[in-house]
Amino acid sequence: MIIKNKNLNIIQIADSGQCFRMNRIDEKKYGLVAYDNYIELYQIDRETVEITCSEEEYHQIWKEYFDLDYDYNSIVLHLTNGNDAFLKKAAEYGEGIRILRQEPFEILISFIISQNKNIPSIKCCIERVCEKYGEGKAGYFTFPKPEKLAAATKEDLRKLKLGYRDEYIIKAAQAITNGEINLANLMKCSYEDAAKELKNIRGVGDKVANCISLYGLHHIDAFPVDVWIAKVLKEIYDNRFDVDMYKGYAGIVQQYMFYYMRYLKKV
DNA sequence: TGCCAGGAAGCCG
DNA sequence: CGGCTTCATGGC
Repeated sequence: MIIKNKNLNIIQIADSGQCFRMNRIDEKKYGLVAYDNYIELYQIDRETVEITCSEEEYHQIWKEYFDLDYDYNSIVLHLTNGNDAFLKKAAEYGEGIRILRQEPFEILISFIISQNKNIPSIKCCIERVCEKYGEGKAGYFTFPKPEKLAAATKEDLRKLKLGYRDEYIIKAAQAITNGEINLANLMKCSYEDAAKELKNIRGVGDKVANCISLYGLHHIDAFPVDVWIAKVLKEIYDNRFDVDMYKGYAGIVQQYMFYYMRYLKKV
């Protein structure tokens, strides 16, 4: 299955810190587990990606997962033609990034795990959780269902090296299974209301609530501020960045910032 | 060894 | 409210 899109670069997406189960196979080839399925993605050229799935599965799952009906090009153009020099370069550099529509529960748990960890370490923890509580398929494990994690004990999770986050995970999963939190409903309301509700979960503060809103509930207005974005806001904007200028797509702007700043600091 | 990582909670003033 | 500490773990 071949996809043509000017703003779909799986290498950039895999390295954008929003998904933790998209892993490099070789330079232009990635494996991805999501929605109980496994696919491989190959970046053929700048605007062409090959996915190892049927056309039917593509329309059923992956077209929506990669948010391919949304026009990222107009946002990139708007930023590259704008008068913000940093965003101009950031959007240019990360033009192939998209905000994925990932499974809300997976994102809830993943970003609880993410706190005070680096990305490789987060991936490692999530993989261990999947191996222990997910369903074993041909060569991979699915992300566990809420019931599985809700029934886990703190001692079991301790063995997975999640640190103090173990009880956060169990309680979050229980909040889902007992209906205290309804992620589908939070997808329909405003991002402010969703974030506020999510912060009632122990271990979910402002940053993680924004990440869940953005990556799990697809509230693209959400603007998570982690250590990297904080660096951008301080070093580039002297803490005077006006997020309201980007209403309706601030989360996408945030993603370009994150990806570009990490690149600048790496090299 | 000390410091940092897509932080949050508890406590203090 | 803003600032400080602690939390568990791995990598450099």
